Amino acid sequence: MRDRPIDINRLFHALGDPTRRAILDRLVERPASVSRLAEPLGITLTAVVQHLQILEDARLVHTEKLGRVRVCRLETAGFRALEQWTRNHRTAWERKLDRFAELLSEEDKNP
Amino acid sequence: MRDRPIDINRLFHALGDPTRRAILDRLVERPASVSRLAEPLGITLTAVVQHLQILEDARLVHTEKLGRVRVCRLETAGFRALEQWTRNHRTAWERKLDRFAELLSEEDKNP
DNA sequence: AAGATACTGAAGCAACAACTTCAGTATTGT
DNA sequence: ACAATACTGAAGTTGTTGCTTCAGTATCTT
Repeated sequence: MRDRPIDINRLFHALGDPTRRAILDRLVERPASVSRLAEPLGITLTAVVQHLQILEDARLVHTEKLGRVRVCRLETAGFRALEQWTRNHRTAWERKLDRFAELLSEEDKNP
Repeated sequence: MRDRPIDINRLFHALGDPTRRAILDRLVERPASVSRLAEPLGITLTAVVQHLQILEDARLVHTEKLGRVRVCRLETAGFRALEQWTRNHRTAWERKLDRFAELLSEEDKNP
């Protein structure tokens, strides 16, 4: 379960929620416990844990239990997968843009 | 409504669905009508239109009605917004990675 | 003009998402 | 040992998604 390949659906889903992006922004600063993360969010601990599960699934966060505290840190795999996806699609997207530019300029010639 | 700034929530939400990503992949090849898009998807026209609405909201697709046909094309604004977001977060992410590398090597020194 | 085509709009429905509450279970501090 | 802390798990609620059906309305085509 730990090294499942990253599911792009889960990744986009994870990133689509503002609370989860807030958690990520928080973790960019430093690792934090669940309750510390919960503090500024105005939601219950339970809800935060649920968000964390989704972020872990997307490999954007890694957590580990130390004593009674669950320490949460950023994981890079998810973010790298996003960059990879974006890069892969960029080339196709660009090709298409070039093609349309062509079509357009041909239309200009033969209106 | 046309030039609303792009909402990152809508953007990620739009990209989080495989049917919608399939539509985008299709439109990278060439513009298409709603019914042409529907053909390989195995869902109703109505469902496709609903997906298109979400893609338009995210500025990933632009559609325009010509006669009785709605022609759908890729729009770049959404994709560019995604790249922008990724770029913006990359720097923060990198800073953090450096910091953790530091912390880690300090731990190595004082265990 | 009449039929075929290409959507459009409203309504409904099952599954899922983001919460909550409440009742635990470990760990830690005194 | 005992209380406080830091979660954990199950269950329930409310709203949103991704679909459907069905009944239109334009716009071709012949």
